[in-house]
Amino acid sequence: MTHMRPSATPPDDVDRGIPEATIARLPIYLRALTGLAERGMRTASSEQLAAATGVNSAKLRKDLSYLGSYGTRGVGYDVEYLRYQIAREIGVTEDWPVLIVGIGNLGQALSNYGGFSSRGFRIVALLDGDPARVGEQLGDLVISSMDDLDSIVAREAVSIAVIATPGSAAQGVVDRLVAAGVTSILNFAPSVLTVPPGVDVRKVDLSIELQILAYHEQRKAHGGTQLAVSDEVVTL
Amino acid sequence: MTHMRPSATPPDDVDRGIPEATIARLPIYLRALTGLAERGMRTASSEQLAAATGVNSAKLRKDLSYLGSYGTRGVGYDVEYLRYQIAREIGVTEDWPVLIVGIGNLGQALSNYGGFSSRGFRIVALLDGDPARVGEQLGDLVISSMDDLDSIVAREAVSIAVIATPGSAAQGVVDRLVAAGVTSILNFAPSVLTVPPGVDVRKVDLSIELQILAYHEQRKAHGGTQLAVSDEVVTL
DNA sequence: CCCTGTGAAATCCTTCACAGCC
DNA sequence: GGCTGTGAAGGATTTCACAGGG
Repeated sequence: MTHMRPSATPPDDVDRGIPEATIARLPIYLRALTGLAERGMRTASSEQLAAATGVNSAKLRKDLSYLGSYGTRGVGYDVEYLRYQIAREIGVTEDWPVLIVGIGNLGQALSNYGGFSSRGFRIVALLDGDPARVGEQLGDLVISSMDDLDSIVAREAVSIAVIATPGSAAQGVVDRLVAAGVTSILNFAPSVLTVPPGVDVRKVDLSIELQILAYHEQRKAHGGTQLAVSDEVVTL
Repeated sequence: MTHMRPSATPPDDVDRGIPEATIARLPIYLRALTGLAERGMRTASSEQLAAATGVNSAKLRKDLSYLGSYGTRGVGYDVEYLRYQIAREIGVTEDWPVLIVGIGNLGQALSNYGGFSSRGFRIVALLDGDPARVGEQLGDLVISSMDDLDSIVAREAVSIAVIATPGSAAQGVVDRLVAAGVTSILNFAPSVLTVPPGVDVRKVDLSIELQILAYHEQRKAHGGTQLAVSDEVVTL
């Protein structure tokens, strides 16, 4: 289908190489656009979008330019059109079926969280390793046994799973998920997961986030003290 | 105290300018070292630490080099010593008092999460805007009213707070927290917060993480299809 | 000889600044 | 005249590769 191009090295027509940093911001833009649309705004300039997202406007324009030329010079971006284009780029014009493993405090909170459906996801199953919990009703789902993992993944065509088990169980669960065909994992367990190539893992870790805050907090305090002791060393 | 140095521009003796990317990884190293220490390991090479953290060993060495020369050539790092040095650098040799605002599903899960105390944090109060929840016992804490925010922050010397309210309430809560003297905020609400300079905000957003996974997942699927249609376009 | 610590190269990301279009 | 889209500059981060100490 594709005809030959003179310089052979790079792969493609439109060059679908969107930087990872940009991809991580597309969901933020998507949410802001949804908010603007709800408030009846029809178009928005890069400055307005920047204000709504906390991103600098040049960066925002560059990010959007990777998706194509969806703006109009002198006017800005059509809110609804851009919203759709970003949703399409991310792949959330349809809902993805998601499975949650580990129905403790956190897993339960996640399963109750209402924001999924409006953001491109639908929780289709809750699994827990504790046989005593199996069968328990939670919202409109029932907790399933880990034994049913393969059949659920197959039946619901699940490719994205959330792990909310204790850290000690996480790697075992990942191995079973991967074996069942899951290829994207969001990990809340505080442990490093190893997966075969082709499987993506993202990690959310509360303690890490707090520790990063603590680091800066400590410097703030120190800075104050230092400033009081010597006026030559200034820690901002 | 500090004597003059010839080139005046940069500020300090040891140069306390640790890159942000490095700071974000220190907690990962800290956790890995705690794990290794628990398993009785006394020293660890950068390769071993790299394996335990999922970070490449050159990066790890460079990261550690910003803290000082804590390794021994030909041997590696003393696990316990390095663990302490990192904890000190992060500022978690003592516990930080933390306050949680918004005791819904998520806030409740966070307040029940046991991993805080071992990682440098102690939850000292739970606040909720709903008067009906005030007074409710949760673990060994009782939910307090938002009216008590100032006195709690002052009494417990809180500088770090977690926001787990609905998005619509988040900015209002932030304003009150900042007014009360809180200078670091971990935000779970899906909204962009604006704070005065000197206040740090970090954001944890479930939907964003899932959407980033969805983006890559979509490409995997697409790649498969393209590969089947044309053997010239290869999407890895 | 093994392993750290680190300049230098390579890569990735952000910001600037402005040409070009509406 | 206002605002997008984007080369080019400037920073930040990662990786390489190796000098040098134990």
